[in-house]
Amino acid sequence: MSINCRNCPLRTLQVFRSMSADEVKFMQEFKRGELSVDAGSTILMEGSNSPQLFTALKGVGLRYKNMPDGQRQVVNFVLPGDFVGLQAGLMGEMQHSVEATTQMTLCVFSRNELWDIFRHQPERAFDLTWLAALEEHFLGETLAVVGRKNGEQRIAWGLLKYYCRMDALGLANNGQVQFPYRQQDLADALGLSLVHTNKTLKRLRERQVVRWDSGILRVSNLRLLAECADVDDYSVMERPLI
Amino acid sequence: MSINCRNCPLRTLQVFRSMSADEVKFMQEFKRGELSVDAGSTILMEGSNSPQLFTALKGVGLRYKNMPDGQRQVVNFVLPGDFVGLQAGLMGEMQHSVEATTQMTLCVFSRNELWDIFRHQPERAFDLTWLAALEEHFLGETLAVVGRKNGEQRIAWGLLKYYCRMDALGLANNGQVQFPYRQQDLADALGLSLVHTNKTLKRLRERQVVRWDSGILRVSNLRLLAECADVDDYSVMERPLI
DNA sequence: CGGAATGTTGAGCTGCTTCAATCGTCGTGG
DNA sequence: CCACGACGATTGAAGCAGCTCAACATTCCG
Repeated sequence: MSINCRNCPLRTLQVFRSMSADEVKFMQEFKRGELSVDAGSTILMEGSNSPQLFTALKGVGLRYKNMPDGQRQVVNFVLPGDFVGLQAGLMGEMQHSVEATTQMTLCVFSRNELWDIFRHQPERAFDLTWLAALEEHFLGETLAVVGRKNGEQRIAWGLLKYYCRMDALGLANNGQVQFPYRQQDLADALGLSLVHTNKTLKRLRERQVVRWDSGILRVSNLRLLAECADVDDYSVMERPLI
Repeated sequence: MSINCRNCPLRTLQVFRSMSADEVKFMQEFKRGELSVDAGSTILMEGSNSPQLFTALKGVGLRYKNMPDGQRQVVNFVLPGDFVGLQAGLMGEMQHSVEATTQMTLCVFSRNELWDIFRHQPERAFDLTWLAALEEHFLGETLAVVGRKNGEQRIAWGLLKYYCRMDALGLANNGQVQFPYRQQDLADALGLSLVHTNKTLKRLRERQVVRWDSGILRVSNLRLLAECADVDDYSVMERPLI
């Protein structure tokens, strides 16, 4: 049974800009259905031209690019509320793949109707652009981190960022969030080798900064983690939900 | 004297999607004027809330972020046809600074009227979103390069990308384009140190892959450069112009 | 002429990589 | 119930790509 947008559990969270009743109604019509996929499934493939766009509702995933030499770059982690497939929707072709790390449920929209949004719902179109700009912002920050920080700072930053996003979604409990990725995924996200990632995690664990095992990330002192990452602002920006 | 959009020299280039007469007319109305700045001027400042948006017409610049520890990450190079200020326009605050490297001329738009685009010109709003998605794509690619490639590949990639973009703008002559940046700028764009950048450039020069001196970048064998960068597709995507 | 900015080069060091081996966990099939 | 293989985490060792430091060259401009 598909959720009605009116009852969408994400909509009412603080991180998401509130929607008018009209907007909710429109989204409901725009929504084609729901997709549920198992852990490990590929949702969108680099180079493909998907007829569908999605908003993640439940579960987490990864966006990544494959390099010509076989390496992989994780572009970011996909969390509930994230919109995926915009590139295919606009430019006709995905520039990265999206894969489910846990079981995921996603809202499905039809690419053909994307255009309707621009014609009939300028507010929603504005929000879509906002999301694209937000993604751009996030990637710019990531680029700066990967380009300019050392291993420990990168890892601290990656975990901090993830924790804060999860927290904003109400998915943090007592300093703990689900973090069901492999060390390889984190390494690929931060431009580090697996071995170095492992050793750096160990050091952070020993210094009681973060603990990450069996899929759980534990942060007792957020400020300390932020210090290790050398960031001063780790607030989560309010944003629209599509 | 300000250029009329109808006579805009960029509009008719292959890289830019052609516009209908109506669109041109609307852009002309949307356009507030032109801004001309000297080399070295800051056009938009990180954290600021600019009332204006711009499209670069002439000259080149840089987008960059400042890090808490004083380092700098160049996010990308700004070339004619690039739209700058979208983040401020949507999210209310720039996440990076934009600075002119040479003298630049920019089309000026008013942020207040951005909303009008969404209401009255859905096609143009669509294009705006497209541009944001394109930027996201580019940053994703950059992230992958900086995160996963070695110094030589990064530099070859950076120069290749720049050359191709300039070429698409009709600004390449016989394998030569203007490249009026400092080595430090390239280093900051690719996450390398100045010294290593310098030495790698020397090696590429000696191997006759690229020559870059006195502000001119010379590429005699594009394929060879692409090989050094380990990329197989270096075509420039057609895109909208705002 | 002097000073600032940029480019060039050498030397030495280290953060990170690669290689390689081991361990624990878990699901599967005999 | 146990053996086996697959996968991920962990650890040690060795090497090097790229960093920092430092000096010097070149160009340009007031």
